[in-house]
Amino acid sequence: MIFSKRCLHALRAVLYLGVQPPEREFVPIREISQKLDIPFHFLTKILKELADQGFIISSRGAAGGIQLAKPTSELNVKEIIESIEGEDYFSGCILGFSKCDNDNPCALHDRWVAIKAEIQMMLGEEHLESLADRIKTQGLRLLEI
Amino acid sequence: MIFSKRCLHALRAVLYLGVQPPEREFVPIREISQKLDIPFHFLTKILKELADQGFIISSRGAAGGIQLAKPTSELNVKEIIESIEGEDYFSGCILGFSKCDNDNPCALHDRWVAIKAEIQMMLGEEHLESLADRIKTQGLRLLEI
DNA sequence: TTTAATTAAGACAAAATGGTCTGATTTAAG
DNA sequence: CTTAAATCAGACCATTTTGTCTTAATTAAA
Ligand code: FES
Ligand code: FES
Repeated sequence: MIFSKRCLHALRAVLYLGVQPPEREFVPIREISQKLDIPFHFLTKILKELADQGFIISSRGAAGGIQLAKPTSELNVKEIIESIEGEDYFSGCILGFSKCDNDNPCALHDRWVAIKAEIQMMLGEEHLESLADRIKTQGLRLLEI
Repeated sequence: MIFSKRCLHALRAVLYLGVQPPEREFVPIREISQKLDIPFHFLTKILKELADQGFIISSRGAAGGIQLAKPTSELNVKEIIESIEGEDYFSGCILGFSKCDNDNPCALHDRWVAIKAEIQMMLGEEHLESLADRIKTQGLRLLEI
C-alpha cells in the first residue's frame, strides 16, 4: 500500500467533512469514526495533527467537533498527504537510496522521476472541492476500507 | 517510501548479481551483504524467498552462494517486486479501499488507474539486463541505502 | 576424512506502526 | 452551578516489520 493507515484515515476524514452540507459547523469526531469505521482515539490523534497543521479547526466541549479550516477549494490533497507522511514523501528514490539525485541517479531514476512528476501533478491539482463534488454528484464511495 | 525494506534489499541484491562478470558462478550472500550494507541474516531470508520463487539458485557449502536463475534479459523487475510485496501490490486503491474497482470507484480512481498503468508498464518493461547495463556503462549507484 | 565455508531453519529481539484506555480539560446549555 | 458532550494528553498494548543470534545441514577441497 502506498499510504499509511494514518494518512488514509486522515484523507477519508477530511473527505467526510468535505461532503457535509455547508451549513454544518463542527462535526464530532465520534460521528466520523462511526461512519467511516475508524478507531475513535486513533482518529482523534490523527486529526489533532491536521489541526496543528492548520487544515482543520477543532472545538472542545458540547457542540464541539472539527471543521475544515478553509474552503474545500483551498485544501490540497498533496499537502494533506505530505503533512502526515512527511514533506519529502513524494521526492524519494524508488530503489530506496537516501536521496533521489540527478547527479547520482539509480538505475530507474529517469523513468521514476517522470512518473513521480505525474503523481505530484495529479495530487497537486486535486483539491477537496473536486473530490467532494465527485463523491456527492456521482455517489462515489467513502465507506469501507 | 513505496517499497518495503525487504523488497529494496531484494532488488539491490539481484542488481548486484546482474552486474557481476558473466563468468562468475555462485556469489556468497556474505559478500552481497557487506558490499551493499544489508544485514546478512535478513538478506539470507529474503533471498531464500527469491530462490523459492525461482528467481535465483542457491548452493550450500564451500564455494556456494547464489546465482541468477535465468539470463538477466528474462528477469523482470515487476515480477521480482510482486514476488516480495504480493501479487496485487500494483492493483490497489489509492485511498486504501479493499479493491480498486471500476464499478465502485473512489474519488481519485480515474486519475490513479492511469498512473498505476504507467507504473506497471514501466516496471513491466524493465528487465535486470537494462538496469545492470546502465549501472555498468554509466556507473549508476548501487551502494548506500 | 577432516576442515572450512557456505546456505537453511527457526527462535528471539528491537523498532515502527497501529490501536486502546483512562482521565483531564473545555464548553454549551439546562 | 451543574451536567453532559466533546477534544486533549499521555500511558499503555498489539501487530507488523525489521533485524540478530545460534545451530544444523551441506559441500568443496586440503
Ligand atoms: S535516484 Fe533512484 S529514483 Fe532518482
Ligand atoms: S477505487 Fe480507489 S483508486 Fe480505484
